[in-house]
Amino acid sequence: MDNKEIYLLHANICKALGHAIRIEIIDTLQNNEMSFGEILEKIGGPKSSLSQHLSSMATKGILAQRKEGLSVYYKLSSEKVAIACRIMREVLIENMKKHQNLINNLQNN
Amino acid sequence: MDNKEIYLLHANICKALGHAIRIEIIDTLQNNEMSFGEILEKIGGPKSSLSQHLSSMATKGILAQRKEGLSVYYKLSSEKVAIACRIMREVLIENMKKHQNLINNLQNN
DNA sequence: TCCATAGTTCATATATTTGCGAACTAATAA
DNA sequence: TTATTAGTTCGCAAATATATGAACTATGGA
Repeated sequence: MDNKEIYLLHANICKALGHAIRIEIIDTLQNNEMSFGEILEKIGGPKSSLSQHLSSMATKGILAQRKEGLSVYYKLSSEKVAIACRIMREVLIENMKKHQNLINNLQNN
Repeated sequence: MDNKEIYLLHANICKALGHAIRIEIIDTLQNNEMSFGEILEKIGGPKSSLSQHLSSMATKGILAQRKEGLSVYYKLSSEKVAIACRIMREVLIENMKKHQNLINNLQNN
């Protein structure tokens, strides 16, 4: 397998983190398995949109899907995704703090 | 700050990981500061494309940029991005292994 | 069987991202 | 000054991704 091809696959799985709804899904499923309906109730928005995000994440192997009666239950298939997600949030927070410091310095000088 | 707004910002910074070239940039800068030209030599492709990826990452606060003479040097502004990136690669590898196992099982039955 | 509920898929309009050559800018050298 | 080198920005076409209502499917009652 070519180097470039690995980068493509790697980027492709990382794209799962690149949308607010999908981040919220990861957050929501952090320690729970939840049905589609429960997730929808928590996150809101049109159901078709949520369904598509969930299924794209399942296709990438990030979520596991299980059907029981009328409900479909989703959970994270690995804790690692939630960890990576949390680390990126820390990066965000750090950057926001740096930004805030800049503003403070401007105001005090 | 609204919840939804945080998810938007969070997703936005995660988008930095969502492209093969940007993943390769993170990989390349893992332990080095490098000039634009050096990065270009390693990664290849048109320079305008590389420049745009680098600058979008710098704008998001993921890369730090420093100009010296004619050259512009880039480095990761936090080790955390490389860590998150590595964790996502592990998720990819694990998924590929599961997939491979499925294929093996099909062949042996 | 017929209906209701829970989700998925489809169709398609809109928005965002990417790709890349050409033009441009900044810094140094001749 | 003029030329050269190193990068950035612009312009715009092509490719991807997102949004969302309507139609559809599957399951479990009545």
